[in-house]
Amino acid sequence: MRAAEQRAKGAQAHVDGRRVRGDQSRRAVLEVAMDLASLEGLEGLSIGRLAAAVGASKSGVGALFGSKEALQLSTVAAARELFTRRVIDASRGAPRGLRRLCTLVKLWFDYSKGRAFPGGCFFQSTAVEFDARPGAVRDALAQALDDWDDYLTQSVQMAIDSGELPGLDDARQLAFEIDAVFNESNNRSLLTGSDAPYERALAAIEARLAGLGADREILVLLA
Amino acid sequence: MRAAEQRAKGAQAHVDGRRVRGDQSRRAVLEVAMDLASLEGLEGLSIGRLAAAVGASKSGVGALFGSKEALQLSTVAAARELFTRRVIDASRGAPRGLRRLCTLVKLWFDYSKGRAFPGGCFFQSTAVEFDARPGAVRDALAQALDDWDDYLTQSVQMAIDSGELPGLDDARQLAFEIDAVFNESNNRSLLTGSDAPYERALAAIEARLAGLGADREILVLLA
DNA sequence: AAACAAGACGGACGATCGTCCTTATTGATT
DNA sequence: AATCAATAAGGACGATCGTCCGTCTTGTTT
Repeated sequence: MRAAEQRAKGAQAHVDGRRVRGDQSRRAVLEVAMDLASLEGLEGLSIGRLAAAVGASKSGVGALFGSKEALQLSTVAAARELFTRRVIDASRGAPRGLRRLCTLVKLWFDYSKGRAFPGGCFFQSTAVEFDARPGAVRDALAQALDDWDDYLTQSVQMAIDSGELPGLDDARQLAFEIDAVFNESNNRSLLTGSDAPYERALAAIEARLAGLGADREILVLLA
Repeated sequence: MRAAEQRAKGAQAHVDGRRVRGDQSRRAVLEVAMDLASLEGLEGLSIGRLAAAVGASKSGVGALFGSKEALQLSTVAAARELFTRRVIDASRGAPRGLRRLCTLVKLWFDYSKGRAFPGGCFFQSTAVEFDARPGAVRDALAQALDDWDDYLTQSVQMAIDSGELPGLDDARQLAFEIDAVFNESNNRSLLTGSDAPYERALAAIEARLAGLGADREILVLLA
């Protein structure tokens, strides 16, 4: 019993107990921080304006995270959670294989087109910003991108394994190409203010999958 | 004679005459500005550090361009010139059609892999930074991207017109897909520090062109 | 020769940045 | 009940930002 209590409150628990109030504040701040960062970048995100936007004091927000870098890292973690919920978790309802892959593609378009972040895909904006800035933030973003690439590759691989993409043998190659048109459509749409790039990206993926022998009855899940 | 003199010094000439010295200074500053902007963004580019990097005074550099936005616009213009020289002009030596398209692709990879800008493709970095920031800088970047897309589309169209891509009818669609894997390889390479993404992008383009009926003898120009 | 325009600098301005220190309050632990 | 830790705000710090003001120099124009 004593051991169980010890485990239950180890390292995290007693801190979380005290931080219930603070965690709500942090969550509220991070909600705004994600939006601001997608619009102006993680470096352009300033503690002062963030505090003003959330109706708190600058020193209060600063103390909640300790440093700007810690705030940036927390913002990245929060964005990962949102992306995972909206895209990855939401795709788990579909049956494994090509159906789930097509569902994943559609969910990504919904995520980007629906502006889950007002400045477009959070990771596209911030990864490009930090790709030449060594540090913990860059590492966290690179890890997020890597994990996403792995997940996308794995989703393609499951479609291969179930024989639904007979023309394909390199899952990571297709994942690369899908992610490429994802990001291109995201960027072009933001810059031109049009949804047309998304149609181009969808057409590219649809044609590519059809060329690999995918069942056309399943590809309708993309639209 | 008087008329010829008038033409020779109209609007530009008498200014250029006085600005010979200043233009050299501007050119020197812009060379450094392009590099800094590709690394830290056009907004992260500060007049003070730019002046320090070029060995001039802050007020001197500021006066050369008038305002930060004017400096940013000049930097974009300089980057366009460099890109045009290294990629577009350099491809004009190849015969029109598929050969020139393949040469253009190879030159783009050289441009990105060779880090003509230390922070990777200048326009990828800055367009993503400004895609949600209304203003003259965003407009200039959008125009640059648009012009590039038009040129790439036109290059594809010439290959179609000469019957070298019998399987294709929508030139802009292929241009979209090519630019997508361009940017994806640029970003992924910067973030992972590897050249592998460029091989993925090259493989994607090669397979796509081959699938459209392109002559394999010509596709070797890609490598 | 005189007048002028533009480069280049030192210096200062108000604003904003991230950080730190102090203080009061409040919830959790002993 | 008493001690402690964390939230939260106020305020100040040094640094840096973009911009502007004189001032000197220099090359061009009239």
